[in-house]
Amino acid sequence: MKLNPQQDEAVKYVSGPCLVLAGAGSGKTRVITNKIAYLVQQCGYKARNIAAVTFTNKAAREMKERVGQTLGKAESKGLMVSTFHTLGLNIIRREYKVLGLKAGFSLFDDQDQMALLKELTEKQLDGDKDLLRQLMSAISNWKNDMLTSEQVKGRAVGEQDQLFAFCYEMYLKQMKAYNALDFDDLISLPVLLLRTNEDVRKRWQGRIKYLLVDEYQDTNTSQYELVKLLVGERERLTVVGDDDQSIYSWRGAKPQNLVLLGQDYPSLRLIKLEQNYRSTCRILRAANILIANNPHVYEKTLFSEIPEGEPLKVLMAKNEEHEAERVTGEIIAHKFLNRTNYKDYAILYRGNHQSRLIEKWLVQNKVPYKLSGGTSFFSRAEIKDIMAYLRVLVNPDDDNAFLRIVNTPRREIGPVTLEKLGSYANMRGKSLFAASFEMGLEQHLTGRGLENLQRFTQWIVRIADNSERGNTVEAVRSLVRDINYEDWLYETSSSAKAAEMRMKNVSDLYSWIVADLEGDNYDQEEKTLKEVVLKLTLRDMMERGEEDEDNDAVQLMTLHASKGLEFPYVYLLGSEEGILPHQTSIDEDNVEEERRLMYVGITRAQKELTFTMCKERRQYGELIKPSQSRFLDELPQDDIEWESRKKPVSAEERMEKGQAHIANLRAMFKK
DNA sequence: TATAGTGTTATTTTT
DNA sequence: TAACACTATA
Repeated sequence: MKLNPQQDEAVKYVSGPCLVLAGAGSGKTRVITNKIAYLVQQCGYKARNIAAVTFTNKAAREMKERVGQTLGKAESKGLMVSTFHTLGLNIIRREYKVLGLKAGFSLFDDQDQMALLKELTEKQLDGDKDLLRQLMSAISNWKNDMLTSEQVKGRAVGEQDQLFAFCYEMYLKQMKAYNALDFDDLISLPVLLLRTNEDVRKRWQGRIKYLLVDEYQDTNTSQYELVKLLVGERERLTVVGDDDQSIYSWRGAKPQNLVLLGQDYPSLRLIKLEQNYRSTCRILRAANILIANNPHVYEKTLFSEIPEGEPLKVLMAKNEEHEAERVTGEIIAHKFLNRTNYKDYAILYRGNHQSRLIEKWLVQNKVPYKLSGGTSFFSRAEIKDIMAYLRVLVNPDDDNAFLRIVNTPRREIGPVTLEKLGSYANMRGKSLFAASFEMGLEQHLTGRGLENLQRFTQWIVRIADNSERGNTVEAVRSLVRDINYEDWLYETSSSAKAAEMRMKNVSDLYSWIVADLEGDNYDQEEKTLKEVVLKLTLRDMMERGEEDEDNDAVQLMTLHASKGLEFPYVYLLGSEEGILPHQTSIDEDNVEEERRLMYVGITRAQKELTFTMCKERRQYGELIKPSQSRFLDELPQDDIEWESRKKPVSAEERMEKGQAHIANLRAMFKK
């Protein structure tokens, strides 16, 4: 397919900074991939001098693959397509000494971070979960705004401000002691480095001669700063974004960066992609009219050449049980009538808990479904355990990881021993691991405890030594064998089946590592455990190639998770005041972002879109009668079919038909 | 170490 | 209300 004039312009404008305002479904990924190809083939750029930055690993992988298809492997060699965080990590990895880090630093994910903060602030915050969460997001914001603990202290006004500032200082100190970084550091440290060190800045500006940024509206302050520093005076930059799809401001994203861009780069060329290749006119019209209620910096109106299509539907359900029943029935009937696949349907909702009832009904009616989100692979206990072992091998001073594994499996190193070790380590300003070798420890710990502990730490020294040499995967395998982890799983799991599943996860981890090492994701001899552990924490591994058989499933996910995806038929649950403009957003007067969320949901649909709402809903134990979402009122009413409860009988009939049809199909397949 | 009982909390979560 | 984490108890 040929590019349209605007896409073409966006691809070929390379002489200055360029902002591509890409509406939903307007082919922005095509523009980015074609532009990379254009830069290499027509403008004489080497692939290794081009970097493209995305927010998710998935997006990065997809883009890499598509560029590979257009350019070929040879020509795209060295091209940097990664997330912001991976890019930051790469910079840190090469410059860590300047930053005062030791080799083999640890990377803390949110859970590690939370655990550390909890431990650190037990006295100050008294285990108040809410405060703890506030503190964590405050720290994240401070790092995003590049504030040191001194600066934060200086600004603190209230009592709580000062307390938080104190906690921040402690946190930074402790992370330093652990030789550990958190996710925010992966951006802010490179920024700091590039700001202050001219050599390093020159080196990276020379390395990255053209930079492309995807989903630019989701950048936060430090990410944009990183972009500016990498781009430098040359201003060879293309960013792609859509302010109407900014739904992560609660995570620090600053959609205002779109405006700042125009100020920082006066020669900025603005290109709008307004043709939508995804949705019917009716769907698009609804989306346009809805989002017109939000203020805009850059006006844009999407249009589509796809025919009008079906009107949008609103299903009114009696209560949430009925809502789930109706949606399930609708899907079964629709599939039967239109001979579609399950995977053509998506059910979207505001909050994760909304999936429960739907799941129940889908299961009852034997409709296969795939739930995105929930506990991810990497937050499973068994994976965290193994990861903690690997982290300790790479960085024994990582007390967090050390504590997780010291008595898992059982080594008779109980709380008492650890308590004494902890206070001794604290006194000497050493990590737990390092403290276990100190002579003075014997005055605090004796007998069995000391013996067990030292046996453990000496074992670590031995294994760590081995794992640095030789085959990385083999090192992981033999580690798991060494600690009898499988036995431990069988001992502690509620059933043999559960243990099996957990062990399967562990072996999935191996195959993940194997696949990743075999791919060309590593520079020559960088296939060390260190690198693997970092990549694992960033979840930046190759996709696992399984699950193609049971792929035909209805997609269930939150509206947030649906961004960037598209589905022929979309069901949008709970279009009610209090849910879709969420109550807290109403209270905090932030309905605009909720409207964008609705907008994202609507623009996911290609052919048909159905909203649902309940007359009654149970919330925190009490029955409430929600009113319909204000967003429904904002939609063009001519394009909407309000289905009250006029023909529930026919819906049930259709559902029965659908089930009969499925039974037929099943019978046929069995033969 | 499993279990029953109690308490807590209810928005989204790219890395 | 319901789901979950935590803890008291045998």
